[in-house]
Amino acid sequence: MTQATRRDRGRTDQEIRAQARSLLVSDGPQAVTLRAIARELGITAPALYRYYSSREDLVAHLRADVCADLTAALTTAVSTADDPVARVLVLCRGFRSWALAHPQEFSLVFGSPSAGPPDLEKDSFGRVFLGVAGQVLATGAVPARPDAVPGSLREDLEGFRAELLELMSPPLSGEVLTVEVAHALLRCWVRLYGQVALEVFGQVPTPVTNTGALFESTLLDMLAEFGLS
Amino acid sequence: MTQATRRDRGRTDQEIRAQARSLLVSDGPQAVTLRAIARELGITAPALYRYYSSREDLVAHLRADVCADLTAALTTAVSTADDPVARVLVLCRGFRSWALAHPQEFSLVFGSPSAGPPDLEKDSFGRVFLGVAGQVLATGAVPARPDAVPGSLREDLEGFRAELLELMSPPLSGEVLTVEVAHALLRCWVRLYGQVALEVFGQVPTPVTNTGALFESTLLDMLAEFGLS
DNA sequence: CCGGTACGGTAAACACCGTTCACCGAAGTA
DNA sequence: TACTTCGGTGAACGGTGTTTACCGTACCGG
Repeated sequence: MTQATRRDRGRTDQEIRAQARSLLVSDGPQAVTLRAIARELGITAPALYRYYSSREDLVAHLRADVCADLTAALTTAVSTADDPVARVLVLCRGFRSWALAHPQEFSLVFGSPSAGPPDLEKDSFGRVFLGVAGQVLATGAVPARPDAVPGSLREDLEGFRAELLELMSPPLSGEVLTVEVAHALLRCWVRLYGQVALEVFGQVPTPVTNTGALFESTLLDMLAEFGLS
Repeated sequence: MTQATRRDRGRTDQEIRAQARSLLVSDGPQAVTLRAIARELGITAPALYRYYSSREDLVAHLRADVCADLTAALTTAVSTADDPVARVLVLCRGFRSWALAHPQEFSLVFGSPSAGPPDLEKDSFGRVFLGVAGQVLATGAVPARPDAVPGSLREDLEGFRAELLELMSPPLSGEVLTVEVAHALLRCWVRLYGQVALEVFGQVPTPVTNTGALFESTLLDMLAEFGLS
C-alpha cells in the first residue's frame, strides 16, 4: 500500500490535533512530535505539512483549541449559577480546577514568555475571563469603593474599559461598567492568574499543603475587596 | 589535533554553564543544545558527558545557578536599605526587575510544571525570598492584624513557620516570627510571584501598558495589608 | 465519457539532536 | 619507568523537523 486512500480532510485535521493533545497531556510538550503524531495516525510525517506549515504552527492551533475548550467549559459552568457572586465564585474556582487538572495545557497557553498574544489573540482566554467576569461584576452591585484608581493607571483603565465594552455580548451600558469596575476586574484577574500559576508551577512553599484553603482565602479576600458577600 | 590538550576541569565546567546560559538567553530553551554548547567551546558533544550525565542534568544545574545568582543579587540589593519597609520594597521590586530583564531564566526556574522542588530545593529561590522577607517582616513592626488566619491554614502555617525559623540566619526568636507573620509572608509571596509571572508570561490584558504602575499598586496594597507605611 | 488538475499522501534525503561506545593520548602517581 | 585515571575523540544509532520529487486517487469541466 504505497498510497493510502485519501482521508476526509476535516476529520484528519481533528485527529491530528487530538493526537497532539493526547501526547501533550500524557508525555509533556517535548513529546508532541510530528513523527509521533503521524505514526499514531498511520501516516507519514511530511503529510502533516498539508495541514500545518510547521510544528510551531500546529502548536499554535493547539493553543487556540485549548483556549476554546476552557472558555466553553467555564461559560457553561458559570451559566449554572445565577447569583452574581456565585457566578464569579464558579468562574474562579473553575479556572483553578481546570488548571490543576490540565497542567500541561495550562502551561502551554499561560506559561511561556512568548505565549503572549502573537496575532490571534481573539480567543485568548484572558479576554473571555474578562468578558464573563465583567458581566458578573457589572451585573452585581459593584463598589464605588475608596480603593481609588491610581492616577498612573487611569489612562490604561480607560482603554481597558473601552475594549471590555466592545467585547461584551450582550453589550453593556457604559454606565454600569465604570472605570472602577474595570480596575476591580483587572485586580481580580491578576490575583486569580497569579495564584493559579503559583500552584501549577509548584511554587507554593513546601510546608504548605492545603493549597485549596489558600486559594479560598485569596478568593474571600478578593470578594471582600469588591464589597461582595 | 586529534587530541586536544586537557583543560582545567573547573574552568571548563564554568564555560559549559556560561555557554548554556548564553544560548538560553539569546535563543530560548530549545537552543541550549549539547552540540551547540560543545561547538562553541571547541569541543565535541560527548565530552560534555564527563561533566553532566545528561542534558537534563545540565539544565538542572543551570537552574541552580540562576537561583544562586538571583539570590545573591537580591541579597546585596536588600542590604543597601536599612529601613524594614524599604527593604521589602527593594526586594519585591528587585525580583520583578530581574524577572522582566531575564524572562528565559525566570521561566526556567519558576515556570515549568515540573520545575518544582525535585530534590535539591535547598536553594530554590522561594526559600531565599522567604528568608529575607521573613527577616524584614519580623524586624519591622508587623501586625497582629485582624486578617485572622483561616483555621484550615493554621496547621500548614505552623509547619511553614517552623521551617522559616530553622532557615533564618541569624536565627530569629520564635516570638517575633508569629504564625500571623508567616501568614502575611505567604500571602506576600503569592501576590508577588503571581504578579511577576503575569507580566513575564504576557498575560496582562493588552490595553494595559503601564505594568509598572500596576505593580506598584499591588505593592502598596500588600504593604497596607501588613500595616506598613 | 474522458482528460486534466488539484490534492493528500509517499519515500528519500538533509541537517541536527541526545546518547553510547570503543578508543586513545596526555597527566599524574606508585 | 610503568600504570592508572581522566578528559578528550570519532563513529554510530535512533530520533527529530523540514524539503523535495514523485505519484495515484478523486474530482471537475468539456
